[in-house]
Amino acid sequence: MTDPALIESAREFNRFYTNFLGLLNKAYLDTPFTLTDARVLFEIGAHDGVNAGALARDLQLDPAYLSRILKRFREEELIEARPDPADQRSQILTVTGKGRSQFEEFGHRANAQIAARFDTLADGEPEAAVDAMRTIRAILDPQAKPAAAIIRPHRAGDIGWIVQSQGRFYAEEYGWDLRFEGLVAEVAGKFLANFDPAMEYCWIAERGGINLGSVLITNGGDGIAKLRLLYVDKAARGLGLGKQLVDECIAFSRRKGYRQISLWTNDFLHTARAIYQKAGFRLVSEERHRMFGPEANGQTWVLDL
Amino acid sequence: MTDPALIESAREFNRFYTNFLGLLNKAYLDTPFTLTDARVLFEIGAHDGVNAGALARDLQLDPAYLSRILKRFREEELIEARPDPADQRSQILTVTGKGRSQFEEFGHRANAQIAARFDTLADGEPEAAVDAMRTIRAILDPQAKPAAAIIRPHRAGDIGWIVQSQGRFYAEEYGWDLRFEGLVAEVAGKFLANFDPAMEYCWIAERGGINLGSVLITNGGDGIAKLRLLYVDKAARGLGLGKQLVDECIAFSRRKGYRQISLWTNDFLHTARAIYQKAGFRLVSEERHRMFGPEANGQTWVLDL
DNA sequence: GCTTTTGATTGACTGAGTCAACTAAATTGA
DNA sequence: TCAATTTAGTTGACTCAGTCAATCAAAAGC
Repeated sequence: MTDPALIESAREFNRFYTNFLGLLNKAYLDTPFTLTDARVLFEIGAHDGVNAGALARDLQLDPAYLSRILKRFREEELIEARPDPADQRSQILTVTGKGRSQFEEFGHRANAQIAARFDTLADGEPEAAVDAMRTIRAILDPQAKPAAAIIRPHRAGDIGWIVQSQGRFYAEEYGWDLRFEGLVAEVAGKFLANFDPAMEYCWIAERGGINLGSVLITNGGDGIAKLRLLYVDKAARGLGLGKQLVDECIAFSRRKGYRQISLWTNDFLHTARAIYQKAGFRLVSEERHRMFGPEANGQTWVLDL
Repeated sequence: MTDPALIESAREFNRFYTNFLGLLNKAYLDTPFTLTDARVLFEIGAHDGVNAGALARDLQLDPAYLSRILKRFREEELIEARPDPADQRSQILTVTGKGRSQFEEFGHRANAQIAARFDTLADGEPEAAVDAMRTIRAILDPQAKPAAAIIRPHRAGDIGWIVQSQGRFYAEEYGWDLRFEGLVAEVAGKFLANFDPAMEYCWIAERGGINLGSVLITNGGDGIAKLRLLYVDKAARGLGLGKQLVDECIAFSRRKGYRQISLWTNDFLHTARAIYQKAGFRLVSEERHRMFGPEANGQTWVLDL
């Protein structure tokens, strides 16, 4: 559950931006086009060759309504439609020369409007605002998100992120108390304080600058590698990141000459358990505990390398 | 003249957010209210006692249209209108009990919608998005006033946040290596693991769900309170949060009967040093160290209570 | 080959939003 | 001071943006 204060802020912003966009969009009033018209023409101009279905989906428009708009645009010779050879029902929409100049006219108007607004701002403010806009879009627009997550070694702040995300996750999902976050912090802190790059490692899964997951291998002595703090953020579940992280651990441990990997987990973490099992780990012991409040089944798994 | 690339980005964002808001606002479809209705009711609910003119101006609505909406609301007994004694033409609008519960219903819906969207995001993304929203609003909305910062006890995730933000800050600003983050994690982890609510405390400065600063008091034994991990985020410097946090520590330590507060810091942290000095701390020892890479001057300060 | 699904269109409607004219109170100014 | 002007809000008359259901035709599924 997200912090209510965050949600309230988001709503405030939405109210503000609804007004703000309404103000901007008033500008279409002195053209024979509605905002919707402009959006449609813009979309066709920007993605030459779209079909009506995609347009309706992207702009959240009623197909019937869109159909009428397109018909009018065809009559006014702003666009041309030819049937898609691959699908005779569908049609490929392109702007005509006249349509393109109208499209560009919209562009100029919109540019001028924003430029006028930006010109009233202080030095650096436009840059800061646009930067923030890009941030929001990268987060909220699923299409703007770079598809690929990468796995990289840890750097400054990552260990803190691990503590924070695990602390939150176990508290929210399983009601574990703050002692758990404390344990994670201690484990992670010791890892950093005594970090031995020859035998230890931390992997962070990241997408577009946002951390999504983590795991670390610490030296348990006696040829045993300890796999710890495996975590995949809820936003990135199902992408196979957990498996990738565990695979990295196994490969690393083999390479470094460990003879066994050992890990401790809890039985309610089904996804994690499935990953361990599939990777060849076997359950060696199990004990009930109440270390962090609610009762849970702690499990130790090992993999012989 | 503003950079065209900035303007293009702003336009992209506006297009995206037009869609996004359109999507959110579809939700009003299964109520007998339109988006405009909801905005009007919201505005009256939020600013009890507005008059129609102000409403029309704020929401950019046609007075005629607004008049009809208000008439309907009066008929449905969602609002009440009584003439302004200072100006008999104007009328003061207030929500009735029924109106208020409808207003709250809108609030719940909007909250739930945003919460649902945020729940699909990665860890930290909602905070980042809201932070960016606030940035935009602060820049574009002349009448936006930043929410007040509050100071509260820690909860799940906060300790991780402390580790992360300090780890990042010292690495970026002073080139300290990861051993420092490790130390912070250990200190913070021990604090949680052995937390003694009677004699220890953690304060988090927060503004609208975003953490801005922290400090903690741990029991050093022998009647000495240890002030640790004082931090104020870049975005919140100059608001006096550092002083507030330290004041909390002093008041708490006095209340709990400590006879002295002791803290360790580094000489290059001028702002922090000024706060300690002003609060009455005195420098008792100083030593050169290279605990975290670059050479630095560690200092111990104490305050007798 | 039959049924179902999908892309697009048309008919029929409605109600959100607009524009102009109007009333009544407040303000202005010679 | 009182006629002229401005301001706050209302009403009449209208329109056109947007919706919903039905339909057609091509494609896909079984």
